[in-house]
Amino acid sequence: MDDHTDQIRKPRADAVRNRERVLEAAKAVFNAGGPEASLEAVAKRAGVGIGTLYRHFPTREALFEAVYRREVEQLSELAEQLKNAKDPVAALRRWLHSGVEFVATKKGMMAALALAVQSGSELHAFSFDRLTKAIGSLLDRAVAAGGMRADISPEDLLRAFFGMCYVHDQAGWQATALRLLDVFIDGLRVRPKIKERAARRTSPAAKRKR
Amino acid sequence: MDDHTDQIRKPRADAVRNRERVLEAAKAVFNAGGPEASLEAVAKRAGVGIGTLYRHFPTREALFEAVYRREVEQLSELAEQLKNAKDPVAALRRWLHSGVEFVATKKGMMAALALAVQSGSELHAFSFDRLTKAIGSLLDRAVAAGGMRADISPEDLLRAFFGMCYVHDQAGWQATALRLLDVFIDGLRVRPKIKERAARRTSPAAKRKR
DNA sequence: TTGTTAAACGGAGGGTGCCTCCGTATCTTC
DNA sequence: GAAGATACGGAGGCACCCTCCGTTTAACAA
Repeated sequence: MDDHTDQIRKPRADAVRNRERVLEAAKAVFNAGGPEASLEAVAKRAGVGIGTLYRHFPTREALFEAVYRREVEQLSELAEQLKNAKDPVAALRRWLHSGVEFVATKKGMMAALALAVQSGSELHAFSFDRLTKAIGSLLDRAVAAGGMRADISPEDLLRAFFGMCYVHDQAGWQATALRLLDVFIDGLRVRPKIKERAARRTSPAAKRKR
Repeated sequence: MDDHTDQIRKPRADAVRNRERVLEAAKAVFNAGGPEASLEAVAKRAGVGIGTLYRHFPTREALFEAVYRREVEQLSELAEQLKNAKDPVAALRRWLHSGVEFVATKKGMMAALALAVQSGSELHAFSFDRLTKAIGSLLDRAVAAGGMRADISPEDLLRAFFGMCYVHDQAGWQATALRLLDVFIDGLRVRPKIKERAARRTSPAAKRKR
């Protein structure tokens, strides 16, 4: 039981191709039909057997993660950029708002985030780590700058964000989500100087209906 | 096509009995196994055929509403009582905290609330109206007392509440939810006097882990 | 009581989706 | 080209959803 250098074979061409096809199909199907969409539909669309799909992505979650990995990364990179903004609280706000944008665009995104948020069990999804770190960095800066209370964890904030977006398929939910997030951020703020606050007031805020 | 006084027959005894049984069984099953639990399991537990279950509750949602109606009413009544509290902001906070309690106790409650929150389509569930009104009354008083900004609707708040409870099956979620709700309420407050705020600081707040 | 009839029962059955398993096909390597 | 590893695909078993309709049963009248 030695000798044969464990050289790895080149991965099979068809396998690579099929994986890609499935991913493509899944993206299309999820973005359109929501997260309930059947995996068999995905397989059919990809032109592969259901068995192949399951071999590449053993669970629905795995497929979700793969499909929305790029999006999560984008969101994460955005946080990276915003880290250099001069007003860290505003940066956090902008990041959250972008998150809403993402959810609005990608119909299956919420399901993907749900995984991250629940972070059920051991696997501790890629998305969870990534997003937690992203938020954490923004949060830390805001706290360090003295603009924000320190007793909320990135995980908490992620959950809150997710929660506010929950109703992502109701008409007008975006405005609601943005408003709720703004309120939340206000709650996070260490009491600001009056002027500063008044200034900020002018921009966001949506007019209330009733 | 006249004459026969449309006297209504007394409802059949077995129908009444079965309805009750199903409700009972559903309560048990949902509270234990969560909202995913199969309706067939409910039927079996109730000792009735699946057809009977469907006749009484044509949709899963209908059954949910029926099962959690009492809970929603309790929550709603609590709001009624709290209306007389002297500090309306604190009253709102207490109500929300009670909500968390409810969710913690009843395993299917979140699913029931989900219905209310989504309020998908026309039916505009009983729960939605009831909870919206409950929150509305508390909110209005707080706003009227000058303690709270006026641009958040009861619906919004309900959604936010729901969102904060979303992770209701993770260890320690309750503490998180309470903390998040507190932050949110802080965000809702019209900027308070300093003393007041400092005083409140002492009680709630959970220590942050990291 | 007994008969009539509307109301309710129950579960078979058709549909869909999940996931596994394994005989077959295809690719890589020598 | 042959061998062996790897991947394919879809049949099949399972669970659940929901509908439909022949059978049963309770309410009412005679």
